[in-house]
Amino acid sequence: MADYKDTLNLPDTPFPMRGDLARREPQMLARWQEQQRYKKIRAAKQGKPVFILHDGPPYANGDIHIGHAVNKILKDIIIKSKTLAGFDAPYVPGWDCHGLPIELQVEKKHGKAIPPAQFRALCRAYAREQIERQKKDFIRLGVLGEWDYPYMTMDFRTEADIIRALGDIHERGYLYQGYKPVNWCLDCQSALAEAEVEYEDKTSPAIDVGFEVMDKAALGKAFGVSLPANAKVYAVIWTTTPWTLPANQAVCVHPELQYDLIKTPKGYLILAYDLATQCLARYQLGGSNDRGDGIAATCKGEALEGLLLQHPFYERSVPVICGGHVTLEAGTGLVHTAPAHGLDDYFAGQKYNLPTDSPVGDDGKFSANLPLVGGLFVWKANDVVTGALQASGHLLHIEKMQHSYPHCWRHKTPIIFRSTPQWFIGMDNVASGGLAETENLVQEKRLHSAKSEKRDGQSLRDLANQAVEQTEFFPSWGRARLEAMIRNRPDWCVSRQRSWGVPMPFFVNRETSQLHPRTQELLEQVALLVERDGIEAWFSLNSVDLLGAEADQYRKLGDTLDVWFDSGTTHASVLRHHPAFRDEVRRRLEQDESPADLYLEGSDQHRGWFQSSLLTACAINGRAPYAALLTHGFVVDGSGHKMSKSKGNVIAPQKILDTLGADILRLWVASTDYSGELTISDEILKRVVESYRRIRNTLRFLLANIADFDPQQHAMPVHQWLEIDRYALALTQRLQNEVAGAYAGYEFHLVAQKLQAFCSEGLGSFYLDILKDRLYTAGAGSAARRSAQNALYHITHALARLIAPVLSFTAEEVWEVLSGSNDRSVFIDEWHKLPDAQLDGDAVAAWLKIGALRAKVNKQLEDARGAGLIGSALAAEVDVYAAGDDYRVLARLGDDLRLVFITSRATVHLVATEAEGHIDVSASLHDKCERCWHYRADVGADPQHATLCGRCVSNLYGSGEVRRYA
RNA sequence: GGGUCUGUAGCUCAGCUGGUUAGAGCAUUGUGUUGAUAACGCAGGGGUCGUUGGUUCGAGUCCAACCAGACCCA
Repeated sequence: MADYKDTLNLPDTPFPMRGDLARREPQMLARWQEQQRYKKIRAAKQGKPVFILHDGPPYANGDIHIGHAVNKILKDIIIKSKTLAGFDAPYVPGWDCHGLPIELQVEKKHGKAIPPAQFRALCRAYAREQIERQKKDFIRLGVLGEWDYPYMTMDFRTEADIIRALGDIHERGYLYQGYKPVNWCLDCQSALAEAEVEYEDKTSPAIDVGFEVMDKAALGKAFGVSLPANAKVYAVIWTTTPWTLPANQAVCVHPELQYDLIKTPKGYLILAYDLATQCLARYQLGGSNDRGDGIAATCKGEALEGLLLQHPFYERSVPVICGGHVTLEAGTGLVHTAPAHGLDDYFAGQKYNLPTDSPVGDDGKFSANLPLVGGLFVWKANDVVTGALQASGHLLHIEKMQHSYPHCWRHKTPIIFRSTPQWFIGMDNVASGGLAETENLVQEKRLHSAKSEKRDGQSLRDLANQAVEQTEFFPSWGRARLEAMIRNRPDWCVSRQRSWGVPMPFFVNRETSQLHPRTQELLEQVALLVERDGIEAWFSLNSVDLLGAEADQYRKLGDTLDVWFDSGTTHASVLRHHPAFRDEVRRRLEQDESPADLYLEGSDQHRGWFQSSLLTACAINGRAPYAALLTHGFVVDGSGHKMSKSKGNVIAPQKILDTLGADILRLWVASTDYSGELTISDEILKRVVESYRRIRNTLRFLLANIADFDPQQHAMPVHQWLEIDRYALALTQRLQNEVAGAYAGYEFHLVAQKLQAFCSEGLGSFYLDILKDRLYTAGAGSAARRSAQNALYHITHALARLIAPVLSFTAEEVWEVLSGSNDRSVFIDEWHKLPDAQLDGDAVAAWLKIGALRAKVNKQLEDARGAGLIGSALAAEVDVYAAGDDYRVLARLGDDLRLVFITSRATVHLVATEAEGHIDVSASLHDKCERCWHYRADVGADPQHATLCGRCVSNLYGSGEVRRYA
């Protein structure tokens, strides 16, 4: 028995069936790093068209989670597919290094009483540590890139360039100083970040205050009534912060809500329709808002806009304004608006040009010259204000109220909202070179629309809108989202009062609050220092060194930049200077092209990095920093819910890497449609593993059957191949076109799907299944077998590259076997150049039809098997009765037909009509050839080989069988 | 509450501009093979296309509302 088995050409390969990825991938990585593969790939791609994917820097804090993994893997797939498509696609990973979260970590570790310079040094060291941890995991994902020379926003060079970017934006007139309310701790005497605020219960006086309407004619018009000339009318507000009333600048109503004008013993009151009843009850007044009695009239909020009211204790009038933030949850439906003391109020105030400066100083005391409350501490002012209101009859009600109120996390004391001087990048107006009076600039910049020669006086918002228009979006709805956000966003507050950040190295005149006239020049001097010594150079700088005798007249600004400014300007600080990009980027900028081809981040970055990058690039270059934007969704669990520690549904990438391997994680990323949420669960991963096995085993089978194939010796011109081999080649060409196209369109889930389907349908269940007989039983060096190997060789080469961007480890493993060496990466090459299959459309159609008829035959074979007639298909003989095309297509194959059906005999019979078509299956009555297992009449015909069929005898001892089609 | 999205078999995805019995892979069931063997082949079962209305001769495909979920705001 064994005699003849040894005469078969059975598959043979060192490529193992099981990947054992978790264990072997790290070894492969180590070798690749040793071999400096990234460098070699760069060298090989020199001179190819450049594709720049600019990495959005993750924040250097905490270990990577599954979202990081998705992001980096998607980027890597793009870099690699572009590389294989013939681009020079460098990848320089980056990190965002400054900012509050790192400060908090360092404080937690080292305490709070650390001198600033030392504190910054600790922050720098901490960031460095975090980067190393994250980098290790990123590399483990199989991400190919410049890991030895990444960018960090805390690189001295980058810090300097961030300052230069600020200078550019200032020079072009987009930067201005204004006021904005921030969380202010009276004990710290400093601003607090959102993360430093905690909410506790606090008891406050809740008061209802009437603002007297000044213009009764206008009021009458709004409500459509006429009132007695001596009538007193009050717009009633409710507040729990009486001390903010000195800063009151308006009363805000909701434009869509209904407001009633109600006659009461205390005069007419304006109250929201829905709240009037409970308000009147609270004031113990007889009026009612039931239709009838006290109601004088009713109107929509928008009708009241612009109505002037008398401030309850100052000699000034304040307008009624409209705002969407007004709710009916509590109060009167009319909201006391102090732009200096609330964010809603501030934005509303911006819309109506209301003053935003705060009457409250750093120490929590009112300015000394302010009437009524001058010099008072804010909490003290509550009593004074309510007392005055009581006395003048404006107070309708007062009670104690317990509510949730922000507190300082350090002092556990209540904080206040207080406007402070801050720096902004203006969205709507172009100022005149940053030298304007800072105090009144908010107002002024609205009056004077200074021209910037290059931009034709367009606002940053206009420029951003145009830039969005010119940007390509994947998926397309990203455009609508970004547009909506740019339309609605307020000016960008870029200043922070923190330690660990890039400084805003400005000198402000102590008298005039203006910037130094030589600001640009000074900025460059500072940048040079920072380039040498890092941001510490500014903080430790003595003003005299730069300003000389003038130093006394100027205040050295201690503010730092919002970290979003750091990352938002990397198109300038990194792309223009990193050696991997700078030549190409400078060329592009000269030709007014975007420096980067693509930015790719999660959908939250429409508000974050996509926008900060867009705004700074528009301010500096007048155009978007990217030609295209790609967005991916967030990772959620199997039931579509977000992951959280408390829910216990978090899946850590590290765990997947350590158990299943990076290629599994990568395949999961690729096979999920990232335009929505990406779902992950144990079941999903299990399915991915199955899918991986299919692809891996197909490759293994391919490799195993071309182990003895040497293209140098055995290559045949395509026209000499059997037709089915050419058909397989044509299928492969089609697959490659589709898959390469899917990569180019960033549709990786289609890549995964098509590869999988190709391995299963095209190859596994058809071509390879049919091929086995020929590969195994034909003469090792016969034309029939070599024809098949020619096809398999090209299929393997094509497939290895097509999977490589996703299954990078597996592809390189295939590559090793294929090339017989382990020092050349698959990414040195490009998509495989397949020879022309030289098949006309008719032949392809014929093979499709053959496939369909084969399915029908299989069905009959299965029935026969079920009936116990046969076991193996080779035990069967088939008679196909077919008409027309079906007949022609099958008859053409001649005796090769049985090899396509994998039966021992297959005969076609012509019938007149399709209706007569049928398939008969019968068990073969012949003996089984010991070698090829076909049941043939000529088994034993050669007495010397009594157990062999004629075909095997010929293949072993004669001239070999002849095949034409399969 | 607002903006931008998503919802097709157990899982991952196809389904172009609305038009015959909604497809694929994996899983599952049965089965063959033991010369891809912790693999491979063959056949089968499985879907009220989130829900409810509407437009249309006809809707998974268009419109509206609702439900569930995601991101960003408030």
